[in-house]
Amino acid sequence: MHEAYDPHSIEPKWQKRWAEHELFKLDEASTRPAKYVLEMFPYPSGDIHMGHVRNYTIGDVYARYLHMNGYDVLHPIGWDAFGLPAENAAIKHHSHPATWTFENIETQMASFKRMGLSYDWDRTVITCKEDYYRWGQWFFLKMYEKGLAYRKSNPVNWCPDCKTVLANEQVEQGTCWRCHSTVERRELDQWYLKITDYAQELLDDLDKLPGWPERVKQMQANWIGRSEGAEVEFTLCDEAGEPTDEKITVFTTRPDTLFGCTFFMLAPEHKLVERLVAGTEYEAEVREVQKVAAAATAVERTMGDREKHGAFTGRYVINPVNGSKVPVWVSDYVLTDYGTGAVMAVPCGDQRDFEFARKYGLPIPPVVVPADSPLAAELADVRELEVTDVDWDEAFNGDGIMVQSGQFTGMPGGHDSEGMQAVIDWLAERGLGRGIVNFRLRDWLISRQRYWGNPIPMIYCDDCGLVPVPEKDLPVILPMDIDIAAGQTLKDSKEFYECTCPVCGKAAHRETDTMDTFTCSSWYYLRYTDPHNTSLPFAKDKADRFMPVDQYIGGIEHAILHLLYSRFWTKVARDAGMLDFDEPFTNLLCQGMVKDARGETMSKSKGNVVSPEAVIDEFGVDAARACILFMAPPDKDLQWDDKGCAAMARFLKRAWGQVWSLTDAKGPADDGQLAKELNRQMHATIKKVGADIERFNFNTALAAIMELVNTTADYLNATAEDARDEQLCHEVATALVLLLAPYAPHWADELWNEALGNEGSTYGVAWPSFDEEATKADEVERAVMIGGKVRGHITTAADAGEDEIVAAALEAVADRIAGLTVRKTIVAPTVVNVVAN
RNA sequence: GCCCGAGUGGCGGAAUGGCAGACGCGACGGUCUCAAAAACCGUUGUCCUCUGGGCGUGUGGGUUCGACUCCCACCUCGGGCACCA
Repeated sequence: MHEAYDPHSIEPKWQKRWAEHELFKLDEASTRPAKYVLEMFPYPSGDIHMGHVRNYTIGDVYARYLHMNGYDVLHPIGWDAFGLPAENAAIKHHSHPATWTFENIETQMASFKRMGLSYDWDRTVITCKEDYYRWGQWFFLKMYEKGLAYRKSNPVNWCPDCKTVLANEQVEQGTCWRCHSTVERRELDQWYLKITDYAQELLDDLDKLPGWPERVKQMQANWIGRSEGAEVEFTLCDEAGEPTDEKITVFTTRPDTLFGCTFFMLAPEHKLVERLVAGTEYEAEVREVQKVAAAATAVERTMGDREKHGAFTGRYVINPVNGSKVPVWVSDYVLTDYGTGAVMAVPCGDQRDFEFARKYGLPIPPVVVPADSPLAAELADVRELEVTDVDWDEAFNGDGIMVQSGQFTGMPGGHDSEGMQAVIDWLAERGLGRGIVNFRLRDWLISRQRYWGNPIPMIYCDDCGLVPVPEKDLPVILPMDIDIAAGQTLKDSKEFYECTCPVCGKAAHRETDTMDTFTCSSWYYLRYTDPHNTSLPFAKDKADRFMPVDQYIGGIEHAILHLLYSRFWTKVARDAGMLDFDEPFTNLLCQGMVKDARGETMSKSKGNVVSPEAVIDEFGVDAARACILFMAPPDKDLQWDDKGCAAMARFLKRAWGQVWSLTDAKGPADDGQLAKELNRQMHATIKKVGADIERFNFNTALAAIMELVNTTADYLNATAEDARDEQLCHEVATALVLLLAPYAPHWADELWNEALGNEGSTYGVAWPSFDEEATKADEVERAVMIGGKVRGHITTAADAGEDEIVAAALEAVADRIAGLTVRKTIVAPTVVNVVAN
């Protein structure tokens, strides 16, 4: 009699043994082929939740599978440990952010160990530790040297609650990504990384990532927001309406509509506005528009159907294509930080301009019209502006024919049209404009007015100005003697703040802004390849052995932020000669969310959060791991239900008993039908489980194992104990244990040792192999269809010829086709279709 | 508005263009038991005139010997972007 399955005794036992043997420690001397499996590292925000269980189980099953298949698998974990929540907790509990952070790391680490995850704990990276963040500073200095890190004054997003600026990527619908306070605009001097230098490559290289989900690539492409068009220079007129030497540049994607430009727009924040209207009769109205724009929250301003407000500045500009003088207006629908903050308004071709023109009674001359419209015919040869208004309900922005457009009249107009190119060429020849590409992507604002982050290694000297900290003086250590609960900042640490200028030696002070935590997470995956290096962030040969990451796994919420920044960082490192590849993550899996049984997101406020610890307490971690993978494919949202976990625990218990029964078999070779089928299914299951895991179909792999268990039960039920084929039973038991090992490693290791009489962990055992021939049955059943409807079944030998199969099929449905003419028979692997009439 | 996904039993979900509903949950019936639980064995899309047959994968068309799967149009839900010139 064998022991009953008791997860609560075997799980801690095996975890202890794995730790003692450093089972998951990567052997640096090994020369097996390398794989890098990485899950997005956690933020130490407290206890782990079901989303973590799902994320880390997916990675763990895959990593264990690869290891059993003969790879050296780099499978590390760490913590993204700087950030604002630690400061908030410190203020609340009147402690230090480090205390809260390290306590949470301890808690999460214990949970991860309890989950049986196969991490190389020797490689743990914690970003708030000096031995890691010093290299973040090192990267910053390299970028500063190359002009990729710079400081400038600009309108920025300011979160009043977090009391810091935010990157564009961290503003969601006008609110802070962390606290969802409404973001304000402020003009501030800040540090930026020049991600825009890589805009085109970041876009182009998405094509090098066939292993990424399409939607993630789409989101990044949208965010980068490439558009082709032209810069066009308009000449500013003075108060009297006479041309000056001054030009104002606009960006347009439709230079072919230039002839329809009847007014000119400036963003309310545009620097020129002040000069144009100060002291004029138009000032009051313009100020009113600026006030309305400033008062509107970022949320309101991004509403597409928002009422547009505008005011005339009293000034004019000259349209370079036809010399016409058009009025300059200010309106809140023009964005200050896209293009040049100035827009040529073409009301016939742009819906916003159209609405504005209607509201303020401005003319709407048609210049690009549908080719088959009456207007196209009427204006076919009209080169000057004759028709100055249309009876349309909305602007026409499609492809059409150019009219009233000087020498371009009659040419095709529209996006990428011949007319568009002709206008660009014309402008370029005269120095009035040029074709350009514009991106929506802005430079990455990385400075944060917060304490708990990586200090920016810069010094301000009254004489020498901005001076970088010399590399030999790194790291700039984040001081611990800051009482943020009492309102202290880095300025309050004299030891930190006051320093001497590395150039002239005079008294100077340090930069007190810290870096966005996303800088820390932009390269941690490189550090894992060489985590203890004290002279470089990582050695190239070590990175080369494992990078790029073969499989990256994490939440879709990082589709833009973290993944875009990491791609950028990798390209910078590549251009610095540190790496030889272009993209950090070859394959990406974005797991779905874990929701409650009713399909609602889990949240503390709803009180529907399921605690992983409680689930493990009840069912054991092997059941929890297998269950969360069985419930849905990994990229889909999943509805958690304890019942599923209970079912999985029941299955493990059943399979446990079965493995013991199989190892008790003492009978001779059995060539009965059930034994043959069991053997066949064992081979077929080994084949399917491997193929499924490689495609991340963890759920169907488990289903296949369950089917094998069901068939095994049939065999065991039908045979007397002393008549069970010993050889076959042993093979099936071995297959079951090894196939389930990635999912239920404690369960598997216990059986591997106790029932199967081996020693050590299944982790080091080779994945079972299968015999292709043995996966095939001797006989094949086929449905016989008449015109696509099932009307009978036949069974033929697996090697039966087509004639034999057709004959059997026709005989099976002889009654039904009597009197009909068989026109055609199609034999497919599982059906025969008879076409008769 | 634009761009992605997804719509299959009571539920979670399976199906390289080839017998729709694998596997699991739930439900129902049975064995064991004084009884219950556990365990094990069955049944379980739906309707009908039930040894058989009709209808069934959001809706309507199409391609095909054959469509959940491919094509066209539409509906619903989820997600992302959005006054980006």
